[in-house]
Amino acid sequence: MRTEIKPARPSRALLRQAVTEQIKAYIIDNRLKPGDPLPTEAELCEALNASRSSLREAIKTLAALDIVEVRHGSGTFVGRLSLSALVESLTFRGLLSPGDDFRILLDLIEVRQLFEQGMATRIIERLDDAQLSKLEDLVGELEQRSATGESFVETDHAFHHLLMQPLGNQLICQLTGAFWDVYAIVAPHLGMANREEEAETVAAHRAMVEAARSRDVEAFAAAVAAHYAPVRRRIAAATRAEE
Amino acid sequence: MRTEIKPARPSRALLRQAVTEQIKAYIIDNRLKPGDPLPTEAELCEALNASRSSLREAIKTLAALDIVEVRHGSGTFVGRLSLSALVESLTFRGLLSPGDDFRILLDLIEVRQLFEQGMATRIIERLDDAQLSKLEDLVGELEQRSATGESFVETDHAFHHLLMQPLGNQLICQLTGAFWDVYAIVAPHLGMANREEEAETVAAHRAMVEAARSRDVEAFAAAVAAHYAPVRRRIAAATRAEE
DNA sequence: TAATATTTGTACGTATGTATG
DNA sequence: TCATACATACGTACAAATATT
Repeated sequence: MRTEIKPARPSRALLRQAVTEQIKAYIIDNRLKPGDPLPTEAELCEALNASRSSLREAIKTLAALDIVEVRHGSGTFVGRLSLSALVESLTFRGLLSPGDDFRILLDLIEVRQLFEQGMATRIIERLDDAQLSKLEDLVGELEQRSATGESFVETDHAFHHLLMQPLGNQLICQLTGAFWDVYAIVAPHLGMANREEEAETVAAHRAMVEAARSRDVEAFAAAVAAHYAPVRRRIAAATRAEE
Repeated sequence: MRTEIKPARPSRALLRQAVTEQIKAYIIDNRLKPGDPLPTEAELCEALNASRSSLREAIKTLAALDIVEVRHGSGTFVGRLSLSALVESLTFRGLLSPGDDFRILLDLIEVRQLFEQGMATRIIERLDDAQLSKLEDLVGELEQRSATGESFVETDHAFHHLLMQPLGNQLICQLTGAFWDVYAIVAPHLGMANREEEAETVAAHRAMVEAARSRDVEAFAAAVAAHYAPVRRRIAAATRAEE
């Protein structure tokens, strides 16, 4: 075997970093879409002139950003490009600083409320009858689940997602979804909502739909504020309880 | 001392996944803060009963989320918990779909405008004299740089950051910063702004500060709208030019 | 300033688990 | 059931960056 000296590699910039960029470039240059397969590890090692270790570490970095998705025994594929990384970051921050976690939760709620109130006009003018009906169905489901004591987390999520959908702003939709996920993970620290607050929240959902159907921006904004009022109270109470 | 746990190896569930969770738990349990050192790779391997490869892949995942930061030859530390992962995700999406990149840029601008307009009341009532003066200084710098043809990207960034600062909502501040970074990376595809648009933008900055000083919410909101108008026009033009 | 130890980065070989046909 | 392709995991060795003496 030849003892060829490997060409002085750009040790300047870390190899792993370079490999990461090259994989991203590969995806972009080949116009790949989420779900499309990438070359196998062996092939990528060969193509990028890197060892398995370096390549795999690069891939793990990209996987954390949901730029690629690795399926054991199957292969590596282009990821969904979701905001899962944002969820990870924010939840970790929430869990890290016990005391700031409520602060983070409040920040989150404020942004969600800002989205829904700031976009009130556009939401109302863009919701069509089919979407309004679907929203009403979801409110009905909320009421039923609330009555039977079932968890209505999923339904609540679906409601707000459908609300933002017609905006045509994918970033807002995905941020809303991400914030929701973070909230669902961090919120248990708040303690459960009582029946009264739950009823208040559900009623606010119905008020939002009714306001939307009658194209009443003022009423809609008021309903949104009422919707977030119980959560804000709980956060405030939890913050006080801590001090 | 350390409070790590030595679980029986979950060899059937992904080891790397378990290791990442354990490292996160280590940081949380020990109340570590950004910049604090973590045990060396060797020590972590020992403590978590994992090979160095697996451990490193786990660390790379956490590094991508800015939960840890690795310094060659020095050690591993708790990361800054920034939203750098969000920036990575969004910029990649922008670069991936040439055609949707303008759409993403527009989404971004909409959210930024939504933040500044939706928070107008709070921004205005919370800005104190010192901050207003600093904002005026920044506007002056913008005007000067615009006149001499220098890049005022940094100054622009500083202006908007200072504007959102007094809100007390860290999430909004960091999202604003992240969006700004994404914009700076993707925007070059739009082509440079001409002198006229630049002047328009700078003038809008001054109008924002003046409105804030006279506590005029309506005028402030109008100035914000005027501020984003040139960018919106450029995005619209670029979108049309593509079709 | 220089030598040395510590720590992370890269490479490679081997064995094993997992999905697919 | 079997075979193949692929990712996962481990261990060792050495290179490169940094810290320490």
